[in-house]
Amino acid sequence: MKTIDAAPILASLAQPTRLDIFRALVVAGPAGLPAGALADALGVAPAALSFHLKELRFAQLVDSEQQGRYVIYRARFDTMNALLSFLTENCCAAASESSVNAACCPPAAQKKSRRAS
Amino acid sequence: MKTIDAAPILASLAQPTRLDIFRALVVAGPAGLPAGALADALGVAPAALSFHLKELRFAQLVDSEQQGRYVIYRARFDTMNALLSFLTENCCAAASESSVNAACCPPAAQKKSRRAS
DNA sequence: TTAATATTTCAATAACAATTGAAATATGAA
DNA sequence: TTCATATTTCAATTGTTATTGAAATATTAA
Repeated sequence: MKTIDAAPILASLAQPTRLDIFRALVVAGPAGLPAGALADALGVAPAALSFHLKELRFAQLVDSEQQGRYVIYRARFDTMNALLSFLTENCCAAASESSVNAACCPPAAQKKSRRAS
Repeated sequence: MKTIDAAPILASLAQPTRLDIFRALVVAGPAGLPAGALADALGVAPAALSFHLKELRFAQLVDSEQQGRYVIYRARFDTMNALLSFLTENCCAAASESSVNAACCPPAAQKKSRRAS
């Protein structure tokens, strides 16, 4: 992933309602949630919800499937993982230098540090 | 961290120039970089750079220190780590359900999966 | 078919974000 | 002090994003 790909994904998460929507879908897992359930859970007007879901879909953070008269939305873990990888790409080496055992370091790179007390 | 805290941090990363600035500072590590070096490296006009650095500082993703006539900027790993933790909070359980060995899972939760070929 | 529910689209408005060039401020060097 | 370099601020402009209510579309139930 490159900056130019990551920026719109970040932008689509950078809005409180959308971030809540995405997180609710992450918690819902593979089963996903119908649009209406999200609207109820988050107290968002239908038109606004639809607008935000469209943004998230465009960013490939969610996908949707029509099921009867409901539209089921699901979080796209593949996209989120790619984004997280991008964000943590150069983080570990630098964090190590400043003696931070960073959450951004992949497991293999975790320093065998003095245990936190 | 909560949605309302994370959204402005994400917003400040959700702009290609700022994302590049932040990444350059991550790579630079604890030594940081003067504003001018960033301007040169990224080809950004001084006023624009200053605007973006201000946004990043407001989001607590960077801090700055005057050194002679230069202003040195540094990435704030603490903020980035808090953001990454927030983003991965509910990711692992859900990702596991969908048989994704997610980058978003903390080490302890990584599934003992069939090795990738 | 008609009515009810779920979701999306549309148009209008309001708020916000990014870029520009010029001017201001701050520091260090001559 | 005067000049040069580094950075920030300002005002104007432009473009983008979010919210609203109303209307349109799609599916199911009566």
